[in-house]
Amino acid sequence: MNIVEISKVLSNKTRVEILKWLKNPEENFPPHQDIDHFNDGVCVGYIQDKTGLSQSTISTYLNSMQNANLLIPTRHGKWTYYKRNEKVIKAYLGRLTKEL
Amino acid sequence: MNIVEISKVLSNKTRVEILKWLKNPEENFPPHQDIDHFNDGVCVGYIQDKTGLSQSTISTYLNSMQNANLLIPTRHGKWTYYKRNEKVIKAYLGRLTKEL
DNA sequence: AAAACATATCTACAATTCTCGATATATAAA
DNA sequence: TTTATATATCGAGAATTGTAGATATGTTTT
Repeated sequence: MNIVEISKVLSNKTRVEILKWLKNPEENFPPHQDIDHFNDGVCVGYIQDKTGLSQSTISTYLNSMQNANLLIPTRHGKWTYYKRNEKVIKAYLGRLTKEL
Repeated sequence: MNIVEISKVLSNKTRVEILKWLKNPEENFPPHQDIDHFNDGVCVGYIQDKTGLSQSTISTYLNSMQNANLLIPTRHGKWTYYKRNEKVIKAYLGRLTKEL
């Protein structure tokens, strides 16, 4: 858990929004056709549609968030689903609150 | 209080350390000769010495932290003292904890 | 096996940040 | 009122980030 690396992720509006959206996938994304739940999160395409940015940009963003351990990817067939890593998010908030 | 702007400040190790040092000026800095307390914080020179970075770089850092409302400057003669803006820091942590 | 599709990676350029030395400004000291 | 000191601002080059299109990879369907 790296405070500076996670803060870098949070220093971009779109990435902060992605994190927020993923708190309530049912409210923020259409239902998946192949999987009828959001247990593993949301596929890249839905996130991309919602941001309006290019596919490669979103993929890069999600990758950086995964590198900071904020997101957990799961592959289902040709889709990759991303969900929040609540443990790390909580740890980050805890350390910030304690140390800052 | 702008989450993205404050996160930008926190996305740099030196700036995070400055914020932490300013929690306990007595422990982290030598006593001031002209003012025998830290009510208004710490002067730029002491902060610069501690970081080892150039004067202009530190001045720029402090300015960006002030712009994000994380620090409050006070001029005493030819010195500028900077102290933490606890209100904003608390508000930031509160919003992050609630929204993230 | 070929075509179609979702995502990841590569390449590149624009924008921003990092960092410094030089210079300007404000204040205090001589 | 000249000089010294502390800090701020300017200008610039290096490094990093933002963002996109093109291409590669992996998976499913035909």
